[in-house]
Amino acid sequence: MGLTKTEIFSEQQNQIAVFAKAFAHPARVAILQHLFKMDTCVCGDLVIEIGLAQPTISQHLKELKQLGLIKGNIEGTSVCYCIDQENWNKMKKVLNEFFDLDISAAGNCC
Amino acid sequence: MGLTKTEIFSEQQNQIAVFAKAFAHPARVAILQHLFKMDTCVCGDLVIEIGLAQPTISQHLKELKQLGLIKGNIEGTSVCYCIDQENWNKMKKVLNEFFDLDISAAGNCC
DNA sequence: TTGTTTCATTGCAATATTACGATATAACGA
DNA sequence: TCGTTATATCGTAATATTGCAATGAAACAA
Repeated sequence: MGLTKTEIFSEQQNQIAVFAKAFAHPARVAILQHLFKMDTCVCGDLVIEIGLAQPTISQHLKELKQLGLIKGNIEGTSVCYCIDQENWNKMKKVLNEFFDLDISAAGNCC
Repeated sequence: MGLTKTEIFSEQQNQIAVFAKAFAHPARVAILQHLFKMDTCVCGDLVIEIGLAQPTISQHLKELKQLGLIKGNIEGTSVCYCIDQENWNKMKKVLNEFFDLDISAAGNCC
């Protein structure tokens, strides 16, 4: 069916999945890394930097923006993107709570 | 085209994306959470616990296993799954290095 | 105004993912 | 052996994702 049954999962489980989806493509990872690397905001040189077509980059940026992980400011003809620090930290908290589930509780039968 | 151009990204970027894909579906998040919650390994009661059809759960387990995040042991007619602690920690390290990129370096133009 | 630059949107094709019914397989108990 | 139980695999349908050419829109410069 290709349709995820979100309704049978908890809000937390769905939130983890939605955040993880942001990083589930190397282009979006590359975009975010580049936004971190630049100490000032970047615009469309992501297209040159990454090597995908402009509409493709624009689409990935849109997804990251909708998730709230990045912000965009119009500056003349170009658009300046950067990390949304508040939401980035929120995402980190949600995912790390999941990652840090106590491994010692996991049995040793395998 | 639906085909990710993995060849234009670094190995690290692809690895982050591959790991993130593991958590990009709430069913897999639920499976992993359940494996953590049980202090002993679990088998196919994941099907009852989660509420998806048995083939669907089996498919998700296969993906997690191929990634190395879980291990499976045959025990009679049932199969016992549990977290692969070593690879889980490896995954955590890779993703946290990415999450902890210095936010202070990100400009404040947005 | 006209052309240029920069980015977003649209439309489409190709591939990937999700889900499940049907079926296979393998171990066990009677 | 035969039936049962537990899980995996196959096949298929539906939806999602990725990528780009073509086009649109908005700001600027001449």
